Amino acid sequence: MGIRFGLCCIFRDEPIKFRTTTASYVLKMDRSDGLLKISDLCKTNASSLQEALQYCHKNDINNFRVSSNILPLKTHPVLGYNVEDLPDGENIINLFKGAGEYAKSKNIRTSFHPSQFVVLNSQKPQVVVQSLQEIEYQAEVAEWINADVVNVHGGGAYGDKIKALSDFSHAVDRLSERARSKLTIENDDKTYTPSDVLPLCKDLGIPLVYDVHHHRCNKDGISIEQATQAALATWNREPMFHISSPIEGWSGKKQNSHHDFINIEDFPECWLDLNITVEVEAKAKEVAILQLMAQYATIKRTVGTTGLAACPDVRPAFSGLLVGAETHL
DNA sequence: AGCGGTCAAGTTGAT
DNA sequence: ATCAACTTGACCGCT
Repeated sequence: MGIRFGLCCIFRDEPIKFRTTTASYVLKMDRSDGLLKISDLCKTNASSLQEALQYCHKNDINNFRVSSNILPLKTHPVLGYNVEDLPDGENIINLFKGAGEYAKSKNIRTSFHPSQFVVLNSQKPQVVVQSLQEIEYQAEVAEWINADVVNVHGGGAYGDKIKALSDFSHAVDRLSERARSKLTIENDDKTYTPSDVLPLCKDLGIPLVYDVHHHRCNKDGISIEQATQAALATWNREPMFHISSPIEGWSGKKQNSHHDFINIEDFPECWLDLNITVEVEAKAKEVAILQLMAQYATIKRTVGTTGLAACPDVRPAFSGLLVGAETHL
């Protein structure tokens, strides 16, 4: 119960690394050497995933987002491959399934977030094909590790958001059930607000990953409280939201750039008592999560017993409670 | 061992 | 027209 905090992809201080390669390097090798190298990286990454999950469990971080590069070059137009066809491919799959069993046994949720190149409503058919492939790949790994979220953005607007969202919906129809059942959509910082995508979420039965930082950058007239409630209603499983803070504060210029840490002032008060996953998009990674979790615990301990959370203007009140917690790292 | 150039991919908005 | 920003800087060849 309470909030499940999520770490995104990598670590800052903890020596757990995921590896990748470049297409230009692999293309210089002959095919079998290339596949051997990729197989090696996949195996290393499966082990790193296991270590990452163990670290998360030990530190009470109960959600981990898996990097899109966990299987390097998986859907590259020339170098793309089936894992079954890699040297030691069965073993790679079993390593992932083992990590999935571990995650399940420790109640660690896992998730995916395909990169900016995945655009389901692109006006270029080949981009849509590549995007579908990428989502299918991540859904396959998701199945191995028991992940229940593959989260994408709405894509481009192309001057007509309504048409673009309709194109998005047609592309979703082309996904397998395995991929579609995990698909979620997130409001973004430039184009699609929560209000833009909520109708689509309802129509398609796709949950909204509500990113409150993006909502603050890309407003639509509804409040954080309203967006939170509407987003909660789209979920048929534990809701997932995103939090981050602007690198130079809200008075700075680059409001959509992420800070190293989360400013507790940016944490929506109306999330405090929800049972949700909050993925923490902060450059200091696990260090930022540990700090945020300590602050959250302090607020819950203090506010939770006095009922202050119900008070409309609790913000200044709980800032004062955090003097000790903020500096403890 | 450390450094700099490079890396598959899309779209938008700031400069 | 170029560039940074977005989910995450890491890899590789050279010194």
